[in-house]
Amino acid sequence: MINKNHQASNCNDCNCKTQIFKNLGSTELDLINNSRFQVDYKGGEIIFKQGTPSPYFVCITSGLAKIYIEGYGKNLILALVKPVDYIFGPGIYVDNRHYYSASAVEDCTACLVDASVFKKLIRENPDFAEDFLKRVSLQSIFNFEQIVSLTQKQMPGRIADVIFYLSEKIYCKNPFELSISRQDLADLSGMSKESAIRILKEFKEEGILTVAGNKMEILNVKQLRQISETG
Amino acid sequence: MINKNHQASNCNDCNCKTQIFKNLGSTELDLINNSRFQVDYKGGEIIFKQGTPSPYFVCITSGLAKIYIEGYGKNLILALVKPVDYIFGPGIYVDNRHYYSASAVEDCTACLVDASVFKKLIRENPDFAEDFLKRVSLQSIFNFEQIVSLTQKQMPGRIADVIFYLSEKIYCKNPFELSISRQDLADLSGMSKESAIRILKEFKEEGILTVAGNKMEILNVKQLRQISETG
DNA sequence: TATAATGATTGATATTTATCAACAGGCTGT
DNA sequence: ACAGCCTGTTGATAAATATCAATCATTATA
Repeated sequence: MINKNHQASNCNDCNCKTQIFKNLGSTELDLINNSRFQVDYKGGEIIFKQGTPSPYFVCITSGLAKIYIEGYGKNLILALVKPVDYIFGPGIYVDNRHYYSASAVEDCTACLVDASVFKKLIRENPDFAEDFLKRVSLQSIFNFEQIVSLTQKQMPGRIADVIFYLSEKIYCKNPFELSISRQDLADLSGMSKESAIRILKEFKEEGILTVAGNKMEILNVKQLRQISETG
Repeated sequence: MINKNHQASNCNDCNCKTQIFKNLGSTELDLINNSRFQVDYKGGEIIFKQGTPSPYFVCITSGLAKIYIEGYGKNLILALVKPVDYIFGPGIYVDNRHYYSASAVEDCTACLVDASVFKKLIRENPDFAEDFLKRVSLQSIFNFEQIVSLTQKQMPGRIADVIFYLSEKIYCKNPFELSISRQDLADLSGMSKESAIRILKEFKEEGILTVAGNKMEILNVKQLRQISETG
């Protein structure tokens, strides 16, 4: 099921280099390259499970993954992860456990890199460390926005937020094709699948967007923004 | 209102030194000492407001503060902060803005240290940086637990979580005296003040705890734990 | 092709939670 | 002592949301 291609290509040729590893020199990239291996996941496959040990960090190089907390009967999706970004759980600096699960939404390719190598680079390269801190901070800010959306907005506002997230941050276009299920939509907005579907239907009836299967288009951005803001 | 005592004492004599600054040498502590000033806040006073620039980080040396997001009509308390801990918002590594507000719950003393000094120390001292990353990670894990509690548990489970938080993490004893209001209790558990009061009443009627004004005692820890876990 | 399995949708209903209104008790300042 | 103003408390009601059950659509499988 999982196809491991150890050292299939080189980090120096990878577009990770210019994005998340822009502060690393070629010696440092070699260090990563030598400790990494590449894995392909099919849509739906689990990348790692909450609670398991976490010996490496995961860089998504193609496809789309989700990270989610398995809660009390239902899941909460914390974020979707697309290329080129890495999944670096807080457990690495605490107890080497995963605090959330990750799975492939679309077919995915990931590079797994030994966490100790990553931590070594953080210690030795202040620019890399600072960039990492910035990413962690952005993640944290996103989590704050999410927690406010989920706890203080009603369902229409939450769905509006998720639609903007998908359109602006994940698929990055406006008529876009959903690769996530309705259940995922519900798990992103903290409600039941049925409620999520109903809100979509209302938006459709009010002419705010069109939904046809997995095709979605926002027709009235301004009104959707207003729904997001009034909660 | 705010009483500034610049350089009232020395960082080398402060118990911050052994806790959050344990990895700093005396030269580095001097650096912090020289850029810091101490402020006293009365209960209820605002330490900083969400959205304002954030030129320093705040170390709470006495009293109790809360950090909270001002959302849509109501507040969400992210955490209570007691000595010796620091409030270090994610904005420092992003755009130098505060992403949440902080205010004194009890009378508070805080030391404000220039953020650039902090960032300099992070760059130059890998042990300090790693300890900081560990603290950020723990914070992040706490946020995840909180987001799950708030989005997936019903009111009794959420109140149970808050009571454990207060008893185990903040006041650190079992018959404890609440220094926060019922509204704060509600803002910690993401519900209306009336609902929070009602749940407390139910717990009292079931013999799980006693509440008399601000005195609270957990009588049946096991049952309260169960309520927390079943949601 | 027929058939099962899965995901999406809809309606009816029950549950959870917020809101509104009223009131009590304890402070404050006069 | 009294009025005014908080915070806390309670009850009645309304709104938001989940759950359950049934149906439809689509895809996978024998």
